[in-house]
Amino acid sequence: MKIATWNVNSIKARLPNVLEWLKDAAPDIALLQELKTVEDGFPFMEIEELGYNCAVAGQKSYNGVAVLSKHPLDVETKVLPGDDSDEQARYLEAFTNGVRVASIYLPNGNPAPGDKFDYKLAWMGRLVDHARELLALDEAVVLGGDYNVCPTDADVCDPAGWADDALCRPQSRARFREVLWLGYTEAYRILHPDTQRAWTFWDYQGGAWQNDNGVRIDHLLLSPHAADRLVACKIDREPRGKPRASDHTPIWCELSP
DNA sequence: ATGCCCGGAACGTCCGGA
Repeated sequence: MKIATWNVNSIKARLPNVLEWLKDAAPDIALLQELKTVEDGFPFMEIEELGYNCAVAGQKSYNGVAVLSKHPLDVETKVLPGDDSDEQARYLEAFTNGVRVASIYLPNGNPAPGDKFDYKLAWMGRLVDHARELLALDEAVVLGGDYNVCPTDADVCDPAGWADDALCRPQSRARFREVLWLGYTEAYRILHPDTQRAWTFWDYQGGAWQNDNGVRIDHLLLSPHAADRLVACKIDREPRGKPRASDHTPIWCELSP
């Protein structure tokens, strides 16, 4: 079973790229972020024609996440618990093919310090609490998405230049590690501990893609039952090099049956 | 150099992204 995550940076602008990728990569489950549309604007028909069931948490202009699955799909929740006043569409949790999955679009948090950074850290605190509750279910869980966190300096092209960025701040990294310490495994690093320059995001600006100046911020976090089944994890650079590309590229993991 | 590039909303440029 192949589970992929991709921040598409607008599902409408990216639809041809997404359809091509779904055909080529053929993930069983795809977690999408930054749809930038309400649910009514989501291209259900085109994606369902490729054999996917779709669950969407939308929002006008910003955020928005989805779970696609070739298997029957049950939505568990479209909000991250812990703050009833939070109206940003950044979390969708579903159950499909025996796995609980969440599509996560964690707040960017810049500029830091500031209100947005406070919101990021609070959101991460809620994620830690919820991730802990999910472990108690004793299920295979995959929490995947755009975490907007570079876990270590090995995940940044220019650690000194990014040191004060919300993606690299010690508080962001500490809360990311809190999830790991609960018992989750980060799929890419556990299989590729020494691989360098394994980016998932390259800025549109400054020739970042051409110069391979990126960061690794899209992650798949696995509960113990899921981690026991992990056989592969790969960053697929191909979509980033295509015309009208998202600034992120997909990453996927393979779980044994 | 919070700009360089994008997408959305909207029709002016500004906001948000990371």
